[in-house]
Amino acid sequence: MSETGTFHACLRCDLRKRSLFGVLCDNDCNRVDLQKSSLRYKPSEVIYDEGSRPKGVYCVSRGSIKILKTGTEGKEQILKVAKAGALLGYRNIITNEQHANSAIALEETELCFLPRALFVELMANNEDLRSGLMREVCQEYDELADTLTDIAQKPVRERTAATLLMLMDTYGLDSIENSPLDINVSREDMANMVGTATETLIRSLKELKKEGFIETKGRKIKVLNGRGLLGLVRS
Amino acid sequence: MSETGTFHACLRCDLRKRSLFGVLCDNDCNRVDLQKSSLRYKPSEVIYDEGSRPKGVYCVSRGSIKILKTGTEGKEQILKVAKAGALLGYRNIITNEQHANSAIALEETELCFLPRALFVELMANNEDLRSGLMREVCQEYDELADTLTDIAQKPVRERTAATLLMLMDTYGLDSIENSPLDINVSREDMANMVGTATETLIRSLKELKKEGFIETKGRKIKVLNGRGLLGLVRS
DNA sequence: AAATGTGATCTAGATCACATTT
DNA sequence: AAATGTGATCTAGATCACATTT
Repeated sequence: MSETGTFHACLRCDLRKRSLFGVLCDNDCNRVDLQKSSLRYKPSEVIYDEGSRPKGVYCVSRGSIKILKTGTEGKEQILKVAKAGALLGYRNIITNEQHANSAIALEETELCFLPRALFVELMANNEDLRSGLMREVCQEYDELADTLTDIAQKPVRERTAATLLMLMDTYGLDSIENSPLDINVSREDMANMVGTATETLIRSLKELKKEGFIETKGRKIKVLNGRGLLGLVRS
Repeated sequence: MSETGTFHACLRCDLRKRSLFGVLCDNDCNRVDLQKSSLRYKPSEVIYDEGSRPKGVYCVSRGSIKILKTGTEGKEQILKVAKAGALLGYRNIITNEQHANSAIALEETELCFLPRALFVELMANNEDLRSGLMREVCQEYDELADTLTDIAQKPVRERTAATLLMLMDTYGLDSIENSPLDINVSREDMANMVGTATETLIRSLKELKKEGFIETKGRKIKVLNGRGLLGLVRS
């Protein structure tokens, strides 16, 4: 992890409007600018670790991050993938507990770090921020409940299809048809998203490839028939 | 579902202090008393249904309720069991969506129903209520993430042990040692908590019984060695 | 009659041991 | 050297078909 050299003012951040910090007023933004640091992480660098005390919140400006729990024998269970615009690490500031999960960069990632005290102060003074966070956590709860039900009940093949669609969305591959050749996540990470063994994930991808839903070039995956994958997920 | 005959004033409800509504002032309580209805549900009666529009919130005063999603081919995935003191059904009022899960009584259950508009008004006027709810949702998110990781990674035997401990806690069977003969949930419901087939759950219980962790009498289960079960869960 | 339980059988997915590719 | 991929084998748990209990 290192400081990014350049300074990006909150007020001129075009991601802000699409994030939970969209509600900050000019004055709030200035306060954030004074206290934040802009950090850069390399792939697989740890942003925060399960069990540690939350030091602040992280506002993602570029890249992608896996949010995960470490389960049996160190196997990761990836709960979600955060991308630009996401706010991370605030949940256990609110519960006043240690981090219940870890955040690790999937690719080169930049984010702004806000110290805990500043975040607490912003929350205290901004009802819009509080209600935005509230809505966000509620939505994330429902998403997690969906994932849990899928893992408990759906076969690997369908969960693999769902994960591919999630990744397409995360990496912004335009429409559901005809995405560029760009899903570039390790097979192990993908297996930990699906909740299966790496070998099983690889076989599942091979099957989807044989059936023409996807194409692979090395580790890169191109989705050829997103609508078809969606059909598998819905079944 | 039927009205309970008797009227219980919020101010005199001794559960209130231990619930999210503990923060309501006398005036709030009076407003609630004017608009709430006290309802009684029989076992397996539906309190609200996945996909329906939230009509209000439910404050549980007696009994227990399963919160579940209906997955593949109608198989239930039980996300949690709510007991007296719990507040249900508010999450999708906040997200302004349809209910993302269903609530079904596990036994004879009583609760107070507050219409949506009243709940929204209480939230709007009471910062303590808002922050209590916020903390609650954050905690529930973390609990669900734990459950998800267990389902993805732990064998049925360990998840069965975890479910038994959860049920002991829910049904208030004093300490971890020597609980009375009182876990009385259908094998099917228990299987849907563990996330397995009913036959598999039954075999799993049989094994735990053979090993002396539990004792059964008909469908009732008595935990003989809670500490031992905890050991299984931790492994 | 519905829930619980059992036995027999099947299979999806895990695991292990390597080969191949990046 | 680490990630990807493959083949062989194993096994936990699902499924099916009933018997037994409440």
